[in-house]
Amino acid sequence: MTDDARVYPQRPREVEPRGPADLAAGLNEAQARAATHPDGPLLVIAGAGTGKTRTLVHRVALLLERGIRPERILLLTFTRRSAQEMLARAERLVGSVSRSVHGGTFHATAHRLLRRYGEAAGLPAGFTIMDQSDAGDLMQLSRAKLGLGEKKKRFPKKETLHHVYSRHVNTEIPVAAILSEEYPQFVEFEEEFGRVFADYTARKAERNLVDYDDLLLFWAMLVETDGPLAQRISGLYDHILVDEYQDTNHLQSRILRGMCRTHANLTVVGDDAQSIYSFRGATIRNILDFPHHFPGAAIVPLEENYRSTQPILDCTNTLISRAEERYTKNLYTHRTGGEKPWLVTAHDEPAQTRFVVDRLLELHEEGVPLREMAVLFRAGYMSADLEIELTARGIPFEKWGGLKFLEAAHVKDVLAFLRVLENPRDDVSWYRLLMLMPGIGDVTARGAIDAMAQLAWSSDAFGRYQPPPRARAAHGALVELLDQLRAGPAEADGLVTHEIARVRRLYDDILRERYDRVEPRLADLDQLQTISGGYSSRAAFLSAIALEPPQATQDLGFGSGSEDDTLVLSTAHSAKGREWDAVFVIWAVDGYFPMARALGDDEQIEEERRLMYVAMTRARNHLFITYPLNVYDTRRGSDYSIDQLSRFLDRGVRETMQRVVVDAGEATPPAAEPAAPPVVDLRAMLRGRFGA
DNA sequence: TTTTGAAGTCTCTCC
DNA sequence: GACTTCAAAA
Repeated sequence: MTDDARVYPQRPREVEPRGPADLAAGLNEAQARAATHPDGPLLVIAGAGTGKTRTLVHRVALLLERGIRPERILLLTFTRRSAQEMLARAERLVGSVSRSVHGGTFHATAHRLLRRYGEAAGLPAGFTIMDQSDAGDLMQLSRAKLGLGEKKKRFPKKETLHHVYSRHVNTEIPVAAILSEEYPQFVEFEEEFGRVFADYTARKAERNLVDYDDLLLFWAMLVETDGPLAQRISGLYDHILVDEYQDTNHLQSRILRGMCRTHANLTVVGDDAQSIYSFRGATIRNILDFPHHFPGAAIVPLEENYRSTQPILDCTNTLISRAEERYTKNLYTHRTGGEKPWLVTAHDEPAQTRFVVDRLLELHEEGVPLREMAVLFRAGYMSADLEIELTARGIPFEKWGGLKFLEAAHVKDVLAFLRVLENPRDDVSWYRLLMLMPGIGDVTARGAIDAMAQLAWSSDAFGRYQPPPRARAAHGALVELLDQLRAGPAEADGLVTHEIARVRRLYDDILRERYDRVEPRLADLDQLQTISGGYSSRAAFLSAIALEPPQATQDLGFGSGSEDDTLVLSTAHSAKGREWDAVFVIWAVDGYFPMARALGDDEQIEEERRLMYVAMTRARNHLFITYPLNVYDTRRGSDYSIDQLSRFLDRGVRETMQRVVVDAGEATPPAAEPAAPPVVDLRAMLRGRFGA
């Protein structure tokens, strides 16, 4: 066994196409049982790092070997990236035939099916997908129209309305129950919620808009009805495989049952200990009830961990043993040796940042590439200080997670131009873009939209609208721009990039006028253009960007494309399914991880614990948990407050770790632990090694 | 009616 | 610290 094989045990020798016997040979007994399982329902309970992906990939490969046609296999994953990765690995096993396997997220697959079959079910072609904030804006229109929220005391805001709506759709929990559970202060508004939702639904239909939840809902409805269309769709696939099953919700479970009406060839893989998406309606009931929904299901647990060293596993096993699990797993490994995870107390945030940077540079010097290291945190903003320091030191990194880019006002502005071209009835986008124009405010914008509605949204409606004198210039410029874009081809190489460039000739000046921090915003628009490069039609671009938002700044062609050795900064959520040689988990502070707002009820705290578990189990050889002892609290005025270590790192967990204090000189010493482990001043050790 | 300035409101995770 | 909402001035 080479060094490489020891460090990267998950990267097996997948090289050339081989026969079925060979395909199973590289797997352990449990993995092979799952991969070679014949037809019928199969539940794989796969603990962290147990070769779940490898098993799925081999199962796909073996199905293909058996002669199942690739386009009759559907592989549902959590991100586009993991679908691509799995199919690429399958290709190394069985060759290019695997390229025809259908793979993607539930939402992307729903989108594909609805574009193809939606019209037959009464969903007009050419619908536009709304993202979360679009849906919120539309909800706001309904709210305003019904005269709610004016004067009435504390009527819920649009985000809350949308959250309740989405939760109801995804979980089928009655609105009243959601309110009393999550928003007891709004229980009295139950009837109003219902009216807003009815209006919201009608608005979507009028405008031919579809939100994320609709994608799933329509898919479920399509396969649950009786009739030839449902038969056709549920007959599209002979085998369906689902990754990360613990993070699917009730609606998705309905979809799967609908898709498996004529067969039960459904393989689901999941780990109840890693369920971290309940805010999206995910429920581990799907895993627990799987044998009930699919009688005769085989259950295969994968318990041998190939990823982490024994000391890391000792730590994470202890952490998760505090949780209630239904499918108990005892993860073990043959990877003995290695150091205990570090628990690092830093004086404050800058000290924490210095520790992370110093230590990762040290590891880098020892030969660990940057791309084999990651820094994980609970929420996107927690890496701000670190990002500044990394930039200052010239260390390349990419940041995963968060949809900030698409949510940025200026990006949404530019997209609004494209969206009204694509869907003239999209009045949310019309309103947004009209409000941008000098001389046009709320009243004028609404007037223009009303006028267009009168003309049934015909393409020349905006040109025929008579603006007030003040708005003449803006109106003229806009008409000219839209006419020009409409006159262009509907499809051409680089079309979208060209259109964005044309929009920017008008928009960039507006941006400069309206926003501060102009330079980075203009850079964002450059990146938007770069992303659009691969699309030859607006419709494809707008759908793709809503369903598969760029995951990292790196995806946007940020920085140098030549840099292939980059550090990863990621939210714990976005790190799911990935692994690195060295992992830093920062801000392990009560109130940050777990987050303060999740402390309300036990279930949320348990989910935070699982999230911490997910973060820590990403590590192969080195794991560092850090927390700053003092935090400068801007809300409370000007005082430092003393942090409490995350409650998940209780005494038993700490016993599996080694404690380290950074900058002890200035710090309040950490809560005295009996038999304190050796204290090391890392800064002293590293001083002068990497510059100040 | 539009624009501008100031107070006020949250703070997350993602398809 | 960033964004929304509200109130007053142009």
